[in-house]
Amino acid sequence: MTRTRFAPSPTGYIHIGNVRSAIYPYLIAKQADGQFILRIEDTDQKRYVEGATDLIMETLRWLGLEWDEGAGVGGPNEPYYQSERREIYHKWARKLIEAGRAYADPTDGATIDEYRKADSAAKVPYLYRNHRPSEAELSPEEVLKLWEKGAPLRFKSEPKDYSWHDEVIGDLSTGPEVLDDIILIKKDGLPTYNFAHIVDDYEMKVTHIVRGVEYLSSMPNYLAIYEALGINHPKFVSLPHVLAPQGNKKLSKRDGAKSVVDYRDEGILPEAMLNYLACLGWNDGTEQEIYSMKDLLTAFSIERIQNSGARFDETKLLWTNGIWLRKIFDEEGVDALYARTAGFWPAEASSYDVSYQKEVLSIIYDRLKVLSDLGTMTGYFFYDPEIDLSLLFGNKFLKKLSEKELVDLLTVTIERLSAIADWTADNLQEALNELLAKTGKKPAELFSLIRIALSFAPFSPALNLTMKVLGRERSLARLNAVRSAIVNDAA
RNA sequence: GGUCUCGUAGUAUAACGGUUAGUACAUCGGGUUUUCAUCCCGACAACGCGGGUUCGACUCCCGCCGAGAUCACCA
Repeated sequence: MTRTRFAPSPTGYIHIGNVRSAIYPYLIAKQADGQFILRIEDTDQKRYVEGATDLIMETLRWLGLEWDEGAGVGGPNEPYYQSERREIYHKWARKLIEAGRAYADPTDGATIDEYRKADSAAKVPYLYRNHRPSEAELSPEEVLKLWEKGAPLRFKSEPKDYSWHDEVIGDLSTGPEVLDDIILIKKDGLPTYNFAHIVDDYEMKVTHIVRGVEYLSSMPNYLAIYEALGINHPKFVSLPHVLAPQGNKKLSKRDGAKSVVDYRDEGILPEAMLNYLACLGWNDGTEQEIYSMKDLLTAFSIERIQNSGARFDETKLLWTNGIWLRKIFDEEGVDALYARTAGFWPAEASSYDVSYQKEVLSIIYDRLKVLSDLGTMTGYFFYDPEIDLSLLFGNKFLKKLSEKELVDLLTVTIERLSAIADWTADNLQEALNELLAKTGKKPAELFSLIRIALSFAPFSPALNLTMKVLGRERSLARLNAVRSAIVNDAA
């Protein structure tokens, strides 16, 4: 049975750089019909951020990464918050003490700093093992006693070679110089990540540890602990970093990495986010670019995860989002896309009914890159735009026409459009074609004039559709208003 | 500095000893009766360097260079 986990620290939001370590384990578990677990690693009380866990859960759910066990949903391995699992870690720690592989260390922080400085000055690699205190030789009973007094517990390392396999990076090995006496249980009684995750993954029967490559250098120490505990380790899946757009550093909050939910609030669809992120550093060998969750569940494979870092490219995310926007409209219809648009319309849209909003959406949707574009692109459908003649006169097609010509063009246009009995898109197009023939103007001239007069927006959908949706009364009123404005301007 | 990892166009990637080194985004140009977008067509653009192995290397080996990660009572 395949079991994977996402194990974040509740220190803030999930950003673009680390959400892949939730997506990939989810896919690994689900494509094998296994379980995906959410475990909260809150052993560092200093870094704990109120509300972070809720935000993490909200983000996962938004992306469609539902977990089978864990925080918020419970399960057979409760609790799923490490801060509540203290006794479990202590139980395993005692095993280590009894085996003579852990010792309580009364050395104070200042002394440790001195060791570090001295080694640095002597240009010797710092290893705590080289400064191991005499207490490390105490009997298990005495270690237990000292530990109960409040000293942190350290692993008693043994220098030796390690080699192991990483499902992404391949075969790896290191020499004895990287093993050290790392802290297992802190002075506050809570475990360090280094110890806690090993215990938890074992107890929760996790089969694949999916995490960033930054843990690679700690691997020998983890392997030593697995060995001392006498337990088998899961498979290791190390994910290369997501790099910031600039430079070669990994994407981090410090460099302004945005939260996943920020993108949601800007109008990125979860499908697009999942699609883009899944394909950042992974591909199935085909030339497919668009993957749904369903597609990913069949196409994904650990072996094809890239082993070099991948740069985050917001432009391609936007492109992916545009594809999904159109895909949802084309395949599922306007209702499906409309359901995603709540909160993105201009404020004035609220006084119009849903069917009108859907009409607007139907003619504008293929111009959207993000849903928040609705706010800037659809305003003139909900309120009369401010008449700005400089925009009209300054248009590259209209600037060669005199004001009189513009007025005359608007006059014949209004006349012809007024004569339309049935205000349909087809009849409107027919009228526009006739006007073109009658006035002898180029489409660029006549249509630019009408378009600007109707919208005063930098762009709009096809004219006949725009007028159809705006309706006869408003379309004609706006054309009249602009004609009057030009007449007044000329006077 | 020690240890470890990575290295195909601006970006993401394909190739698993033999191709004019493919695709997508971006950029530039063109087309579809106006704009913007969609759609279509086209262009530009890459194997970090040097040795080997081989009839033949992006692919295998070695060295170098470059980039990154990590050396916490953080995860």
